[in-house]
Amino acid sequence: MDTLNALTVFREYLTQFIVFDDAEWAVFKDHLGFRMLKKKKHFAEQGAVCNEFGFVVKGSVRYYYVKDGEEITNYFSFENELVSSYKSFLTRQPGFNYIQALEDSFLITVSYNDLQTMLAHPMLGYKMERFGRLVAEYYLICYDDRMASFITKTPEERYLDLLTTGRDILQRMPQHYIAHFLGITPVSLSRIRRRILRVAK
Amino acid sequence: MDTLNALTVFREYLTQFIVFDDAEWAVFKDHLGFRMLKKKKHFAEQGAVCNEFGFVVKGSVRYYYVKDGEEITNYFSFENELVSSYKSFLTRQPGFNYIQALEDSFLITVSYNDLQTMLAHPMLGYKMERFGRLVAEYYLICYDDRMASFITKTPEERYLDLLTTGRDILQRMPQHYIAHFLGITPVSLSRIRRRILRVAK
DNA sequence: CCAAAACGTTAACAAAAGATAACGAATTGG
DNA sequence: CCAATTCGTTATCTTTTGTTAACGTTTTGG
Repeated sequence: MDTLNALTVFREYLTQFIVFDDAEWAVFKDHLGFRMLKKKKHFAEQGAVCNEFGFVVKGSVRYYYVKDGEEITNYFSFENELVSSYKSFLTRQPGFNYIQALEDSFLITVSYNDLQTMLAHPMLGYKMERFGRLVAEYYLICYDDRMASFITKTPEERYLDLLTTGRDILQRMPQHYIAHFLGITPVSLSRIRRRILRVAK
Repeated sequence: MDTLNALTVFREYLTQFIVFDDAEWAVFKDHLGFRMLKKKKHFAEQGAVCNEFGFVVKGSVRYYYVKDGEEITNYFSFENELVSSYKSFLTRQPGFNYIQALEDSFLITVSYNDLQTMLAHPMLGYKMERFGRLVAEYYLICYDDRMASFITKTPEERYLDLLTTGRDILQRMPQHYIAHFLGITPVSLSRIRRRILRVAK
């Protein structure tokens, strides 16, 4: 996909938060970057400050921590979703997690500095603040739902939920990543799948 | 505490996000409400749209779900913290959780309508958008940390973390609420505490 | 002040999950 | 294309957690 199409897709995505008129878009557009991310390459790394947020035009990424030398995947982003090590990006402190492309991916990026410039821009400032608020609120709600599922549901229930709402994750992610995403080990997920199959028959 | 003092405390709290000059504050102030919440009374209820967010001047609240007839506490707010059923407040849809005062509490409140009025206010709009963004970002980071602890840590590790960072929760909340907050049952937390005591000796 | 309810601990047992290892199947990366 | 790695499942064993119930203590609310 060429950058022109990518921009069109991104602008369309943004309308759920904010609608830029052509003059505003012209300015906004100039602050965007494009980034090809080869499979297994990192968008963010532990110990480094994350200087960009991205929009996934094509491909997918996983977020993971390393604990006791082991990788623990805790999230994914696919096409038409944003991606960033949010805490690091927002606080300007080194992040704790990695973000890695799982396929050759293409992203539109906004650097922290460009974002600040736009937030302070006479023409764009108000809308950018609003955009930032609405995006943050959107993700706040996502986190809220996910926390609720950890507090009120068993791993098996979370997996059953995923069966109805997580098509992308189920179809495009290996099972051991999904296991950690659900808060359990791959072996345990394998057993849960068998339990469910037995009941289903 | 009288409302005048409460306003001073709230204004001071807000400075971590936004600083209002006196003219702005005069307008902002007019959109605030005050609410005494007797112990065990609810600030938000399952099935009802949450029409306000609050600032806890005095007291404390717990957030809980009801699952299979059982109450599952998943969060707390204390003095100098905000409180709301955020998803319901932001989406205008009925909420899934209850918020209940655990002591006689005093809150400053902002209704959804007043917030919208201020967001559209010529003088206040920009700062209010910014305020909203920064608050949402702040809570996003809180959720991010909490999710990470559920994905990467055991219940025992989460309890040990709480021992160093959760003074208010440990000292002011009954143990069975804390257990659910950690994602386990009260019986299990009791065992974890015993394990830790045995090791400590 | 007192009866009722709520709370924290412990025990006993069942269920689930973690750790480790083994195995074939699938994927991968030259 | 093939050797090496990764992946998903299964088995075994251990640890942890859930469930239920009992108990004494504390708190609560008339």
